[in-house]
Amino acid sequence: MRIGELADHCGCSVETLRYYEREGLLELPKRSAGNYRRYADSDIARVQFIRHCRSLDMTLGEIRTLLSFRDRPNEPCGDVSALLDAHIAHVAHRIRELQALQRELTQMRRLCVKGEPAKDCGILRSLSKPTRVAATHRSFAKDHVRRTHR
Amino acid sequence: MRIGELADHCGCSVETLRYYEREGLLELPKRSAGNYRRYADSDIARVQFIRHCRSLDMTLGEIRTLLSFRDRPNEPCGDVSALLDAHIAHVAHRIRELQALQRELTQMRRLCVKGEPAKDCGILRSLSKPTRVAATHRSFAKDHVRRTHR
DNA sequence: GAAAACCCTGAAGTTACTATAGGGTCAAGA
DNA sequence: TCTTGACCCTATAGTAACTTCAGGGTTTTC
Repeated sequence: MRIGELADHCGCSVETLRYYEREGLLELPKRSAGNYRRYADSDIARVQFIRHCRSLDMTLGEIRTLLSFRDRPNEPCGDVSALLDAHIAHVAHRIRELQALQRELTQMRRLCVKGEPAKDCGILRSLSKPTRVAATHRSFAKDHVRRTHR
Repeated sequence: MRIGELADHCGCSVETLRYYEREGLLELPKRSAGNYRRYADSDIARVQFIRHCRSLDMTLGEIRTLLSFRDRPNEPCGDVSALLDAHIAHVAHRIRELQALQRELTQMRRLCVKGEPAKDCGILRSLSKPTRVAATHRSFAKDHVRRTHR
């Protein structure tokens, strides 16, 4: 199988697969005479594993850990469930943060009647106040769970 | 005021302030004899405005727009509320996504009794299945709202 | 007078890709 | 046989919003 076919099977791009290879999530594949990557069927399962984890918002670091368990099927799965617990906690934390955000944004939205002079716009005024929860971003940065924007 | 004091007032780092300057969110400040940046009290309010917006997960692009309204207090505030509406929609969308994630993760968590051989671990098995919702990440990328991890 | 605390610039690192430039390979059709 | 098109290759840079680092200079305090 060539890389484009693998990409099609796994719902990701060719560039993403080459990226995973560079990151060590996929082993260096065999090459054809013309230097094309050649994949086996088992590579589909591996990439799907990775993509499934990514769809659950795990980092490549977490996925690397999970793959290492997957690669040693006879050893105990050890901290797989602990990793998942931590990940669930991250997601729950992020949901709570976003809900707080939503409340604040919705309140703020009520403050402006479109077309006022900017100095009277309740939204801009409200945004001029110092942040209520100051440490928010600091904790995100260390804490990992993706932002509202990309 | 020097940059460290400004940073303290605003709950952000000195590097962040220099970054905002490079990005054009803050004007080039006056310099002291020794080439230190010198800030006025009004700069505190401007940075707090930016940080407040950031704590609401707005992008620097959105903040740039809001600052341009703030900088022209006598002109109509125009699409400030539309910008906020769009932002609220992003946040709501992201919350729904994360809640779906949480359900799937929690279900998956039940599948493993710690210490099994990895090949019998229900979590790893479950992760080997192809993704249910395949397009998730593609849409995030275009859609802006931060991820679970950083 | 010197150490500590602060400031400066410029460049690189972070995450998980995506995009771009500038090529080579391969199968099919004219 | 030649060429067109679809596919592949590597290497590099760009994304967002910072953080970190290297290698300095300045100001304050003991």
